[in-house]
Amino acid sequence: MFKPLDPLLHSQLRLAVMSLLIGLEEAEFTFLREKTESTAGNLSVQLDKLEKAGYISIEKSFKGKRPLTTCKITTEGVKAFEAYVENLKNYIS
Amino acid sequence: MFKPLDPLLHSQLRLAVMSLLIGLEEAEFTFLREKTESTAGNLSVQLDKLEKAGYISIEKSFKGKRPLTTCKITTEGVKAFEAYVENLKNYIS
DNA sequence: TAAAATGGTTTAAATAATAAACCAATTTAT
DNA sequence: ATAAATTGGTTTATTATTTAAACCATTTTA
Repeated sequence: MFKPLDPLLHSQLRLAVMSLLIGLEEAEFTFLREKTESTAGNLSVQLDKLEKAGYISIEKSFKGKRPLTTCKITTEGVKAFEAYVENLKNYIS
Repeated sequence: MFKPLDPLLHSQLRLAVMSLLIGLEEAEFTFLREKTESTAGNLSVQLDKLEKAGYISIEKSFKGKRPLTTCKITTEGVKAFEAYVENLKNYIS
């Protein structure tokens, strides 16, 4: 009935990030910060966790002279997100 | 877009409890523990939080000679749960 | 060239979740 | 009758998470 909810996804900010990435397939750090209305510090930490879990990949480069952090969801991330949503439905319906 | 998720409900165990109570309107401690597969300690703590938030009411009595803790969802709890679910949908759809 | 802004990361403090220990009473077994 | 186990919980303590605050390097603006 109540299957455990992946704790990596059961976090407001990480879930919002995954939700954005699943639609976009690629997004910049600043875009994610604006859309999620999070602080940079918090976002940085949560992106790290998602990357370490293999749910997203992070690429660092430069946009002009400025550092640029780009995030993509992985296939593993998509799977995890979908499984999370399926599980969650049992809690809210 | 991503409205904040009520932190009191964005917790696996508390959400499971609310999910059960919204259907049943009344449930015993032991029933909740079995259905949620939680430990008594964890459940006790989380029920306290829900009660303090005004989302459930807790009544202590006796069933025969044994202590009996009965939980009910409040109208405030129903509202909060429904609002939480509406918000959550923006994250998972 | 000093001040402010950009694009972040790291560290540290506050909060939350979980498990472990405990308690009082009751039931079961000896 | 009494010891051991079970029931129905609560309290306390450990661990993990979240969040904010401080920081860093560079770049742009005044």
